[in-house]
Amino acid sequence: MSEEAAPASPTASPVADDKAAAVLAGARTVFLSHGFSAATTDMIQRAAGVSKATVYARYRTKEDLFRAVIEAECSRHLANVRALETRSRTLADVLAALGQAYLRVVLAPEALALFRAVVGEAPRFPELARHFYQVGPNGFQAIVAQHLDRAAADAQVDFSLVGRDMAASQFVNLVRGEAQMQCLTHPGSIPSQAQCDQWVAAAVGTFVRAFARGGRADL
Amino acid sequence: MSEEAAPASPTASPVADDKAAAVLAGARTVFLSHGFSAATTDMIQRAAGVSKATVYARYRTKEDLFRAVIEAECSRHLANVRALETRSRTLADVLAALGQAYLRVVLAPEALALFRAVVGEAPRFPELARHFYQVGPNGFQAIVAQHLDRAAADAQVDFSLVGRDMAASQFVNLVRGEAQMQCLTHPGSIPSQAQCDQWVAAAVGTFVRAFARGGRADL
DNA sequence: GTCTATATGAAGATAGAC
DNA sequence: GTCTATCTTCATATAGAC
Repeated sequence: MSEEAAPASPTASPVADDKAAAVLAGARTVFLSHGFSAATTDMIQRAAGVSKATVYARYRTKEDLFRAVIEAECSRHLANVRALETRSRTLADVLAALGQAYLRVVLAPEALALFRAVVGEAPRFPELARHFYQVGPNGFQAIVAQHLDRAAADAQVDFSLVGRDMAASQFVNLVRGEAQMQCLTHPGSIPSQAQCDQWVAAAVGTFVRAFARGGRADL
Repeated sequence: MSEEAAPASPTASPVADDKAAAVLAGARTVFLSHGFSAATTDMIQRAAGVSKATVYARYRTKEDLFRAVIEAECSRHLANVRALETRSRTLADVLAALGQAYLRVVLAPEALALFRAVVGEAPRFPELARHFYQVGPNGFQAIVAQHLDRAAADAQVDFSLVGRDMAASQFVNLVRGEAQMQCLTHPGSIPSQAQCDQWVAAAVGTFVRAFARGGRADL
């Protein structure tokens, strides 16, 4: 009876799960390449290597499929953001390491494609856009805020002027701002590593100089 | 012969120009509301109050019409950015005035819609995206840079650490970053004036503290 | 130049065999 | 559950009268 040990779930079968994964993978490719409206179910069907009926057996509409893809991508994105860690000791080194890692995540082609799809379709899928904000920009800001707390506890810096959260937000935007804007408006051309290093170093320098306690700029 | 003074242009007639303007206005409304792919020529035709043939008499394809709309919107946007001026004397006051005005421009519903359309369709219309970058983010950065030059000449501030252009870019992103990201991911909800004031004040404070010469933070 | 009517193709979604 | 074949709707673009 070894072959009888099927899962209890009504829709679960080995082949069905494979097909479902193929559909999601194909839809991911197509939606991230073309956005929602320009993507067609024909393209998805072909990319997934299944028939159109199989797509509609799993997802009632194209909208549902788009939601599933974007939610999955947000989860991946969140995992990437959460994985950002550092063992550096000084605040400047911590921020530099976080900034470098964050730029790698944000400037990755799939992340830029996700941003395009989410922001471009935000009026039609507002809940997806809000979710993206939480796991992406706001998620990174929360990580930065934790590190700022530690540094403030050590009296290295003082955020009382604007508040810890505003300070964290400012660092995030110093790091991401120009880099992301250039990538979004210059599709295909990716910034060099040296360019990224320069953005991060400048962001860390400006941030630390602005908040260093007693004028010390070398934290 | 007063009625004979028609322009030499082969397509120019009063009624034709009116129709052309109506087409462009209708296309503007539709494209900014729905983006390129989700917009239909039927919607444009209805919004313009003309027939479909009139649309195609003026613009060969839907792509051409989209390009015309986005180019026109970029011109409006550039005019709005160029109109940003201030007579304030201290650098902090200048930056605060510029920042406030820039946020008003950038967070306007039409500007957000333009951003969505341009960035969402950037892979298909890369030249429009690059043009937008020039007139929008980069245009404002150039204005900021001019004011930074004056302040540096007065020895109020010192940008030698990162360079004037990088400093200007940092200010732009301190002002715009969080505000624009929130608006893009939370369609419909507009930040309060108090919220905008807080963003700008924090940006100016952080920027000036980072670059003030000799620790003076009250420029 | 502009309109009404339409050609032509492709989109999203389903029916029925296996 | 999956596929082939198809239905229906709607898209872009054009033809021909005025």
